Amino acid sequence: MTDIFKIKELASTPVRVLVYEYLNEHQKALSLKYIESDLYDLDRSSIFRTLKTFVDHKIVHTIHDGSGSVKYALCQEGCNCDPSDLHFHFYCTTCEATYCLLDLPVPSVSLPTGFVISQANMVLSGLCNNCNS
Amino acid sequence: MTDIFKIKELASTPVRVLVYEYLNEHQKALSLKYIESDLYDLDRSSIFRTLKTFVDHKIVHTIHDGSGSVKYALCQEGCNCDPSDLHFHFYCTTCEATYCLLDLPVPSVSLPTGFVISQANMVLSGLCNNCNS
DNA sequence: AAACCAATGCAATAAAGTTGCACCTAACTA
DNA sequence: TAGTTAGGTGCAACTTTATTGCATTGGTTT
Ligand SMILES: [Mn+2]
Ligand SMILES: [Mn+2]
Ligand SMILES: [Zn+2]
Ligand SMILES: [Zn+2]
Repeated sequence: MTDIFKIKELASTPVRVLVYEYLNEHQKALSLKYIESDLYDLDRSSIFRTLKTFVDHKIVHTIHDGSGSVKYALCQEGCNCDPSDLHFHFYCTTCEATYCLLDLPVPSVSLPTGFVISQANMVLSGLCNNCNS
Repeated sequence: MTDIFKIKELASTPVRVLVYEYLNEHQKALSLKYIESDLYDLDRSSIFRTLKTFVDHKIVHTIHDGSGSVKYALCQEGCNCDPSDLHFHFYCTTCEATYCLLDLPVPSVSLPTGFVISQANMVLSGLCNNCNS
């Protein structure tokens, strides 16, 4: 199940397992605050450092959606967090959910001379299907 | 010069003129902190509220580049801040500058059913031409 | 068993963003 | 013109989010 830690060469610990499973169950991009409120018996800084470790090991990617807090979502298998591995996101301004639009890859753009890209943060926002009455 | 305020139906005030001219001179996306440090005789909250007013009146747009602080940049003439009016941005992780890539418009994407887009925040990051030695 | 090292929890702190309130100023009214 | 009003501004306090220092824990290695 969570042999993801073997693959990513990372020690399996209680907090890491819980945070990983939590993200895996939800399949959405979640904020630290949100995760913390559900995994209330874990400490905030432990979750924070766990997420940071996950980012370093390319287990999760971050999304800056303008909501004021960083969102975290599990990477797809084989993701290297290069722009070509990444995708658009959608932030709903009503329910504040952030979705990974896995079907929408980041397009390759031609940058001005001398610019070298290493990351991408693509966020569309508006109303999601649940909130669009 | 700054008849922009007439166009946007907004009172011309000392702080607004200074902030507008400052953004206009720099032609980059700047953070509140950065602006504040240069316009040091102005109060932070006055600049903050001015920027907020500018956003409301579509004089500036915001960029969430993952740097930890919101960046503000002047809109192009006729901009309505719809996704179709907006463009990609580039954040340099070395000099922390954020550029408006005016030549790169936001592509129109086909969203899942029920999703309605109203905003876009497209940020590529890496090294800019100055920092790419 | 002792030493070791990373992970964790707790508490403090930093950084960014935001707000309440008093004062000022410039436009409007009488 | 003098009085009134509304919005703009500055100051200070505060909220929220992110981050760090440090002591403790717990499993692994000698
Ligand atoms: Mn995603
Ligand atoms: Mn821009
Ligand atoms: Zn929604
Ligand atoms: Zn640079």
